[in-house]
Amino acid sequence: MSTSTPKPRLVSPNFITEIIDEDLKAGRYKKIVTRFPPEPNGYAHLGHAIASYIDFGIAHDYGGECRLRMDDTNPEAEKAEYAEALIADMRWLGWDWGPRVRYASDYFELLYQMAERLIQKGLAYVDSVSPEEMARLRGTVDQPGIPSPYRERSVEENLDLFRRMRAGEFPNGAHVLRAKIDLASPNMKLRDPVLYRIVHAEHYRTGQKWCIYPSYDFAQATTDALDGVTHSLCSLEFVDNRAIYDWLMDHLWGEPPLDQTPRPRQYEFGRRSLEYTVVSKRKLRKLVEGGYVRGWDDPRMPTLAGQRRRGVRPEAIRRFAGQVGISRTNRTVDIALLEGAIRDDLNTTAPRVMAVLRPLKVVLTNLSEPRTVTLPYWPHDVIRESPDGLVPLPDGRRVKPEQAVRPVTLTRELYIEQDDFALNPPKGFKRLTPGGTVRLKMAGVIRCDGYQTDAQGRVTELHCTLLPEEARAAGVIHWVSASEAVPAEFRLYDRLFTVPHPEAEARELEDEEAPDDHDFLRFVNPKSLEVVQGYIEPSVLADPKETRYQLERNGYFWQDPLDSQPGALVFNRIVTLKDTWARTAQESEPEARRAAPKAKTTEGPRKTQGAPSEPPLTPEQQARLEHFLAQGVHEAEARVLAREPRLAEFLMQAAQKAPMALLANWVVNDLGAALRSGQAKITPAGLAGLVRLLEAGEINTRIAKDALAEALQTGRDPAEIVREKGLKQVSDAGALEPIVERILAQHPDKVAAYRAGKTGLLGFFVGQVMRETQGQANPQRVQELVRQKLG
RNA sequence: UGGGGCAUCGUCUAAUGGCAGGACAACGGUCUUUGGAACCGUCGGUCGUGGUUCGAGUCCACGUGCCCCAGCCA
Repeated sequence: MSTSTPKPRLVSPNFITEIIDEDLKAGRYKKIVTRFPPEPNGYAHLGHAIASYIDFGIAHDYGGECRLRMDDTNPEAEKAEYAEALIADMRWLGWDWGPRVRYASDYFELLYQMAERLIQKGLAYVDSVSPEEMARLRGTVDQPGIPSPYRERSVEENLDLFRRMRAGEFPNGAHVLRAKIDLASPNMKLRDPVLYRIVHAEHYRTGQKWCIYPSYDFAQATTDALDGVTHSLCSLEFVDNRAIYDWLMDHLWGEPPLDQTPRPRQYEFGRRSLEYTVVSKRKLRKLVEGGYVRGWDDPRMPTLAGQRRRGVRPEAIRRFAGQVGISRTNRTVDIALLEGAIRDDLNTTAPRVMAVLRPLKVVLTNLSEPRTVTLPYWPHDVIRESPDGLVPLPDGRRVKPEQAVRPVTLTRELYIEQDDFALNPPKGFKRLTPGGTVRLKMAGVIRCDGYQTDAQGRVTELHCTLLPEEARAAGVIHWVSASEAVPAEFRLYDRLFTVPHPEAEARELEDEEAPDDHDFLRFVNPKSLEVVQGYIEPSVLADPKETRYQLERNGYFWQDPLDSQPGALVFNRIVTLKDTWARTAQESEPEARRAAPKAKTTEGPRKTQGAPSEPPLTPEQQARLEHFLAQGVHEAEARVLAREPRLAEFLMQAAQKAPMALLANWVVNDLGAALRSGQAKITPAGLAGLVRLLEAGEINTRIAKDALAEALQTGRDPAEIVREKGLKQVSDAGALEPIVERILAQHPDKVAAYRAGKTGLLGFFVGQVMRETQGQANPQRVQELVRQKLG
């Protein structure tokens, strides 16, 4: 076995890895460093798991490093307990953050010095207005802010005040340090954000040493830089904060203490939430405090502590996180993805044993002596697919399949599941029925000869005969010996909420009735926990307590780490097995259909009806519109030009050297964005020259667009670019035909598909020819040729 | 409301302007001493309307919808 095989990628390619690839190619960074910065103010949940997967996974994939950093800049919210739990959860997930955990609080002295540096540069000031006043002065989204009377304090005064803030001379709220950026900015975040505030509180790490604390924005950028972070990844709600991040780095990076580190950049990704649950800390707290669950580690909770107690393995969480994609949109992930990841993980790691959860007594009337059978822990397919041919025992030892067995005793009295017997079987029922036969897993076929019922007519006991081995059976069911099996409690967990999007549903309700922040609690699933008393085969008593089992046909289980005791076993169901029978059985019941969930109402009508209406033009714009129309410009372009003087001006200049109608298309459709942003490096004459080439048929649009793109970047004359590269349109059939033929010959399968009716392939063939000719072929001519050849 | 972000199968996610692909789910089948797993197959999508182009999910315009920002929280 070669050890040089590359470690598999954790993160599939996405917009962030694209950025990193380019940064690496351009030599901007030698090594990729990311960071995962939770605030220790609560327990980690699946959202943290996904975010950490991105941070640690990307660092892993690029052979870089990821720091684990406690973002502990708010002493009032944070606790050592949370920090420890967070670290334990991250360790449980298996992440490697090197020799030490980082803490923002470790950098308080350095951060303080950088803040002083900003003051000295005249870029920060101590403001002394009240919080209410500051909010008022900040303005609103459509009202610019007003400078605080303290905004123009001298450097000396600011320094003096800031030092006295640190020294503890002022009460909470008396002063703050603010960055002097732009009070009129349309980005509210830039209206002189707070850098430091006074908080007289005990910090769980620094105690009473500090009474001023850096804000998120200040701490994030500076500690990233101090930690050598290159790519600072966070979620989408911080997009607006990036401007502060960059502003701070513009003024602090490159000089001590940030003269030895790469300049970090922030990139944002979309959050992922999960169906049938909530992940906001506030809402999770309500579930705990309202008694809807038994605690932060309740197995129904999406916290990592809850998932861990439920029995989910970290491997499953990672598998799940890896399957969830990264994009720039907030998204809600299908719960089936999580469940599927857990099942996939457990399928090959959880030995099979039998347990009966809802027992129905069976008497084997013709079995006089107990019979002990040896049962394999693993089904044939897991054994077959084992890479080394070995399979694990419950204690973890890997052994040959024939050794991975345990004894199970068949006795005169057994238990089977109540559901595995039916007096009136539905269609397709493959279990026991009166007079019918079924196979007891690995123990023989039985026939039901009779049954007893109680006063309500419920079946209480079956009388069965053990048949010869070769007897036919309707199906296979699991069982346990009534005398040998161990009683146990089974906790069956279901989804925490009855609807996939409890928060969205609650928001809808608010509109109709009185708004209530607790509305999401209405959707808590009253049946999210069902407790049943059953029996499990005695072999489990000898296994390690943390063994995860597949209880055959019942799902994956393990013992509750807290509540399960030697004399009183308690098993948590980690996840059910996929149960296609339950679905079909339910569908055949008309009553079930009536109770089926109604169509989703949470998603408002997304499709629009009615034609879009253009905003009305001012008289001036109307005049311009008519002017352009008169010049032969198409209406769609003319309308844009009428509203945008900048584009119109450019067009007027270019029109001195080329036909206006043609130019208008280019100005509006291809140059619009660049012209508006003022980034366009092309001249009107340059565009006109290009359009003339196009009009003369010397080049095609493909060549023109490519040249234009390059001209926009470099500021060179596009016609010059065309000339230099020797590009010109090839329309000559004699030249084109051999290329077309070659392309068709190279793709016989596509040709067949095209002839079979997949006409979309026409574009593929044209594209291939265009590539072959570096864009010089006349695409219309090529299209004709392809059509002609393919008949 | 000013600014910003975003919109592709039921869900998540791909597609230098050139074959709308993959995964999960669902459905059907094969196999199976688990109605599990595995294997094979099927179904199904570019928010809308225009425009540019030989060709648009991708570029342009106008709409629509969702999310974020007016904490001395993060």
